[in-house]
Amino acid sequence: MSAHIVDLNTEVALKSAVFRDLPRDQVLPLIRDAKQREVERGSTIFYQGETAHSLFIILDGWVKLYRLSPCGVEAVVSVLSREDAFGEASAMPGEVYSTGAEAVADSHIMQIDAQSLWSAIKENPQLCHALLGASVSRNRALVDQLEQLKSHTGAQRIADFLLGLCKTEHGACTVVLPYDKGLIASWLGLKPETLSRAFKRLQPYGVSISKNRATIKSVERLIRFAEEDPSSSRKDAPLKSSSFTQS
Amino acid sequence: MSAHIVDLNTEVALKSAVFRDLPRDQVLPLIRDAKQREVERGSTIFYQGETAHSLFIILDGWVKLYRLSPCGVEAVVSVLSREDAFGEASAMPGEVYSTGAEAVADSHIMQIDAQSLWSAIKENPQLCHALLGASVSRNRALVDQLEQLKSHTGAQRIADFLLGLCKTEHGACTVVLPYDKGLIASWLGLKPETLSRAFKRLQPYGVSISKNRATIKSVERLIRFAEEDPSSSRKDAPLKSSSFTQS
DNA sequence: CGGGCCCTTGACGTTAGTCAAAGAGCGTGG
DNA sequence: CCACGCTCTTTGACTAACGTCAAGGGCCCG
Repeated sequence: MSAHIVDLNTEVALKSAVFRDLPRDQVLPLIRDAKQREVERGSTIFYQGETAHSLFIILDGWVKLYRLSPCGVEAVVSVLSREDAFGEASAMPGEVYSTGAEAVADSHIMQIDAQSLWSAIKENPQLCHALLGASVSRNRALVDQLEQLKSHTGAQRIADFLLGLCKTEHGACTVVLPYDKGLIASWLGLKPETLSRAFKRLQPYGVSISKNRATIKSVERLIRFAEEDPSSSRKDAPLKSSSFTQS
Repeated sequence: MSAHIVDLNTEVALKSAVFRDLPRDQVLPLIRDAKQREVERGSTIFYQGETAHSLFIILDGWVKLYRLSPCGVEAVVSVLSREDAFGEASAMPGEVYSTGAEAVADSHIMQIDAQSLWSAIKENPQLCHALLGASVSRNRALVDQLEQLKSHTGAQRIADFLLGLCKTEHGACTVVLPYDKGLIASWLGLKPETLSRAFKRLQPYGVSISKNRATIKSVERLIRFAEEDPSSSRKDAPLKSSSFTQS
């Protein structure tokens, strides 16, 4: 009961997916040893292919994980924020990072040294189980993304993205785009131009964008669109010049 | 030294990514308790969304992991064979399978009950670490696939697929397609018709297909094509009638 | 006011999907 | 042995989706 007063950053780290199911007193020593870093927008946290030296937890800000293809094209694999962990590969000695990591906003991150992590794992098997859980759930996220890419159109992926930002499950909703459109495009596997046009295609379904704010007239309708079979794009739905509050 | 004579199936299981780094005597009891099942082509091993009740290891045959979108479209996420493990989610109590699993050829699989797995993990933390390793490497495979989908054309993905089947890294090579083209198409995120046409586009790069056999004239040339920036599809590359051992 | 930067628009080309039909292999039964 | 139906694969013609290139518009900041 002595050191139950911990700073706010530690509090955030304790809530991360990796640590939240573990008893506090097992995690605290690990966190105390960890470095806390301020990284500014645009700076690289690690490179793809580098030996995995640390596990990271985001205390505040935004970080993208991306992949560079041999010809230099970038594909964003994840966009993470507060309480998310990344660099789980560091739990396996000798492993390398399969993606690069870069701050896309000024961020505050916690960096846990791989050696400390390994010794903590050795003393405390539950930690390994927690990491496994984190890895399994990242897995699911990747599979979700694969499904999106393989079976949905760009416009549907945007719809899904907006719905993910939405708190309610019915009625109307206004959401703020959490980062710039270029990054959203890359995350959804589109070019900025295509994203821009795809946003327009959502208008007939009651979505309008202005600046970084999206207004959804009916969440149900958008869900219906997002889940629709792309091949059933017969002209029934779009209804072009009609009925809508166009300016 | 008593029971070092184990049957061939056990031998295969011991070589799987999950178990190969563990001491034999820690794994053997787990394997002995496991069920061995014959599953025939087309039969479902588990459904997406089902509670994860077992870990599986393929002793022989082929299994696909796939995802069904709400509208019923199937997206193949992995195609696995001998020595591959799947259903790692079963290591986490309460977790559900994020994909379905179906045998795509008559197969022989080992099924390890989740409860046995958990108690084995409890007694032997190294096992948990091994599972984490398996999960991290599946992760990498998923990220690879995402990169392929986001930054390469269909023809390039096929090239990459063929190169993965190729043993040599230079010169000529003939490979046998391991399963039918419909499945290859789905795995690469293409329709069968598109796959068929995309194969043709590889002809100028020295690839020809007949039946289920692909002949690659020059692995280097194919690698160059697979890594090329899709946007540089100006007609410079094809270099039609020149310098190369064209028949 | 001017120069970046991000985002949007337009015109156009490429890539992949759709629908429909025809060919190729294969087992069955006559 | 051959016709038959079955499934897998290929083709063709057309459409939709997405990318590319180039030009403009809004916005922030010096």
